[in-house]
Amino acid sequence: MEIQAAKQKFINTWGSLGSEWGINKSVAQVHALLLVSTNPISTDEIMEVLKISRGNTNMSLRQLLDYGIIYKRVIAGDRKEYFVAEKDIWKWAVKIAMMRKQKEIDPVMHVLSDLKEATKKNKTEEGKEFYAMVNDIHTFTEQFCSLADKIMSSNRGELLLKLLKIVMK
Amino acid sequence: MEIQAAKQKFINTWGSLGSEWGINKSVAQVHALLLVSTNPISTDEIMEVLKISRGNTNMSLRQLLDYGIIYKRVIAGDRKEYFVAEKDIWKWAVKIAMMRKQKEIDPVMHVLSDLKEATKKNKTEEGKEFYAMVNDIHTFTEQFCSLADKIMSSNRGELLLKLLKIVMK
DNA sequence: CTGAACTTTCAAAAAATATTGAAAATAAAA
DNA sequence: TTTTATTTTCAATATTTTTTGAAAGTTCAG
Repeated sequence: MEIQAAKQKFINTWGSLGSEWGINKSVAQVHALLLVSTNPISTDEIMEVLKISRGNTNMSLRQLLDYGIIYKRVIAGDRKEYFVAEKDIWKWAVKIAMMRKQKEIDPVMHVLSDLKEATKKNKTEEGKEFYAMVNDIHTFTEQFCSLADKIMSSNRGELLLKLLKIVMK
Repeated sequence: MEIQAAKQKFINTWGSLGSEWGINKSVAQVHALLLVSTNPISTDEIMEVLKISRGNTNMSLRQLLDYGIIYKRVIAGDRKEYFVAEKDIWKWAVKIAMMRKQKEIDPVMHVLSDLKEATKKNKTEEGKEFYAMVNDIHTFTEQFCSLADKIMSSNRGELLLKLLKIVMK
């Protein structure tokens, strides 16, 4: 397989995976393209390679910049903006995970807290069951996120491998 | 807040969260409804409460049955089928995670292996960089899934809390 | 068997989401 | 300042995904 074909396959695979996990396909593809690019690339190059419009390219780049997983690069004597991807997978995986937790999980946790609070004093069988169920999800997710937070805020090589050793025993 | 309103809020919240993570809203809502239901419920009841069609209800139930996170219940002397949810969050969270890994992550891992294989011998600068990038994602995901597998195949109370204690130090 | 009760399927319609592209805005050069 | 290059916005359009509902299929009691 040629290197160009390999890159294209990577871009397509990444785009599909993104879609399945609620990440816009263009956003995932632009990210993939920057990951496989050796040099910083411009909006026009992205449009040409991925065959997407200027508007779409611009919005995708902005989202990736917001996530903090790609960077702008200024090239002397050139008015165009160029972009490069954060190549350390640990760094960007953590950023995406934290951002999604904050944006999508945290509000749900807040709702669950509210629902616990609102039904805490309900002493009917139904009320007690509901409280127990919500409490279960809330507590479980809290523990899970707590572990995830610790792992993510640690140094990649250290903690993840340490944990692996522990659970392998 | 009334218990009925609380249940409704839970159903809606669950539906939205599902959408953001690539799980169909109706599927998530049916799951939520079964989670908050004290008794087994029938297709007709689900249609009525969630205001969705018979076809949609049937497909959502089938998907949840496939995931193994809800069960059929036969009620003596009644031809209708009734359904109940697995109420142990640990059990169903693990099932969903494993199923999605298998369906969505594993095929991507396979592609990444192929891409590594296909570019392994490419000694150009570009080839080496691409190989390194793909290898990074592949190795990282492998380690991550390996840890996740171990946690998921363990007893909830034991391992998760044990890990939490370790990382809290 | 026959018919009633119930479930499943799937083509068509609706809804949600993503993408385009041209106009407006901005920034730099002349 | 004016011109030109580049970026940003957003209403309109296209695409994808979800949902509907009626017909076909199944099951089972009589």
